[in-house]
Amino acid sequence: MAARSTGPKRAIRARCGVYDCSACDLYRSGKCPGCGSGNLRLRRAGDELCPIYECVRLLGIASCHECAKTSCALGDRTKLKCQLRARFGGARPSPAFVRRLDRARGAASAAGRASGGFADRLRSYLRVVAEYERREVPVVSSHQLARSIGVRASLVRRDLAELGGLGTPGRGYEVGPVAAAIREALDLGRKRPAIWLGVKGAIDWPSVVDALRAVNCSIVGVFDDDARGKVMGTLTVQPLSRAAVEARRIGATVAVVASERAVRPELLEGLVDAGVQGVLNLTRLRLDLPSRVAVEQCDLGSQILRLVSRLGGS
Amino acid sequence: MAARSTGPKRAIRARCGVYDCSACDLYRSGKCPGCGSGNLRLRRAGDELCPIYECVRLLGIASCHECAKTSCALGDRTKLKCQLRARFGGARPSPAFVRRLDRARGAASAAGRASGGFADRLRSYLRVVAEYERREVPVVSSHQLARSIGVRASLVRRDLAELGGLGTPGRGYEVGPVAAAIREALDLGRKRPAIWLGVKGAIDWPSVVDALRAVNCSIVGVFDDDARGKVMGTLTVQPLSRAAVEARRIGATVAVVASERAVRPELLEGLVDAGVQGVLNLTRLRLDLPSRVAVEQCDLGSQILRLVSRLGGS
DNA sequence: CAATGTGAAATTCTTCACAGCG
DNA sequence: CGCTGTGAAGAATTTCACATTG
Repeated sequence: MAARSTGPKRAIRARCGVYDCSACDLYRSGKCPGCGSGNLRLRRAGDELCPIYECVRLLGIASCHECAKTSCALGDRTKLKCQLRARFGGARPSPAFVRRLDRARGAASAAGRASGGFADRLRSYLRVVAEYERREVPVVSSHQLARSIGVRASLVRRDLAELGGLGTPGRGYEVGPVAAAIREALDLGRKRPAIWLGVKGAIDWPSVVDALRAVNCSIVGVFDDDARGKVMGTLTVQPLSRAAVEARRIGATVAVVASERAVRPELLEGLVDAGVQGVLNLTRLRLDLPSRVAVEQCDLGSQILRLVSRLGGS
Repeated sequence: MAARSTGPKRAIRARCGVYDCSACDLYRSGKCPGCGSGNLRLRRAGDELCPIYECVRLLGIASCHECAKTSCALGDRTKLKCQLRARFGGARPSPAFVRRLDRARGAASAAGRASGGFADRLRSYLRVVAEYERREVPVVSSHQLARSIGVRASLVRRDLAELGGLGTPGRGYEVGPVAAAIREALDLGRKRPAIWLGVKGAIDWPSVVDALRAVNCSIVGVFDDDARGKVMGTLTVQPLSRAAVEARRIGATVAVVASERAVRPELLEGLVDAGVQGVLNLTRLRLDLPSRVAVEQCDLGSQILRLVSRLGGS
């Protein structure tokens, strides 16, 4: 449990109570910033540093494993409470951040729109940061992010600062923690049972399931009157009339409307009553739902309109 | 050529130089507000009224057709220049409006986002107004619009006022002209040749063509290496390598990327060089294009992310 | 009475500029 | 030297309130 620096380019790996970061759920989830920058932040905040971190720094070694002493003055290190765990385990986004996100969400839910630029930017940041994560780049600067998504660096800093100080001056933002923080802010960790309404001609079902799983949506029911009994993956198609009942039973919060046959006012109303909070509408029909329900209209016509309305001049 | 009121509920029908509104392109395009409200606006602006309108109002008749006189003091009415035509034939959106829209567009193009709420609202207004148009409701109030899309009425008024005074106090907004004005502001009237890249398994080609046509996009080329020679509607699938050349030749400004096979950096770059300004990306792959090109990402994964990130709490 | 359109205020968002850290 | 975080300024957007109109 100490910082180990394995080269100038590698991120500092933290050991943290559990003796090995790769076994630490906090670190794996990206919430733990690691001993290095983590303790830095603790110090800045006036909090106590991690005694293990102080010790190994003092001894000039990289990790307890390199300590030659036969007994440790710190006692059983597994018993030590990690300040980082204690401090960064919880939620950090500032109240202002939450307000802003809520506002952005509200604005968005208004009209099938996706305004409230802030929420959109968060998704953009996440997209870019996730890419860095995949490539195992440990740190990204506000300028890089800004260039990638086409905004000013100052705006990126403003946005990310509110996530809870995940940046280090002179260095940049830790990729993992930032990704995790945005995911948490958008509540992507929450499991969202989804039901699928309408089985269109040919769907690449596995890729559909994948796409939904990426945001923690698992399809728990497929409904259609015309393809009754058909088997989609592990699920059997059921009649639409059972959709609401099943949605309630399973606690589905998301519905995907994939065919015009499924667009029936009573049916959708029933789903909303059953607890569905968001609907992804793949048909060109307009859904008329209470404004508390988020509807994403994404048929080809709407998309092309969105595109064209951005072209304009010349 | 005069106003004729055929009942309290019907909108005022205008006759305008061409003797019959249904033959007047200005009126059919929705740009002519009609003699009634049109002359009202002329009066307010201190301009001359239409002499024909004044005449029939004076005589208490509804139209020249009802005039008993054998010779008209106004002479050949077809020679009279209609003030409404002169005044409302051109563009009216205020400079402020144009600035705002440009800003919104710029913001949107930044990150595949669709921020700049204003442009989004315009689309929402258009959606609602088009619906009223279809149902032949002549007038809509800011409150109705506001309720439909979930914003304040005052905001609707601010937005629409900049379109050029299409509202009448105590009455509301003329549905046709508002729709036309928004369409013009978004430049939906412009013809946009589009090319289609990648032929996926099963497409309902006619409905695709329809969706694009609704925004004046006509597909002028289909490209794919694996389905070469296949016939889509009136077009024959050509090899992808010809896409850029053809795009330039035909002057395509929009491209739809429908299959991952078509996502090749050189290819897309070539298209941009050839003049493509907007790309609708139906694949899950990220397109890396210069920021002056508008890209709409609309695979299932992105859409579900957009939806889920709007759900959040509870 | 039921609407619009619009100054003016309020609010929110973005940018600038720079202190301070590594 | 490069980069973050943040006051303060600036800009844009939204709301309020009301004069005005039909």
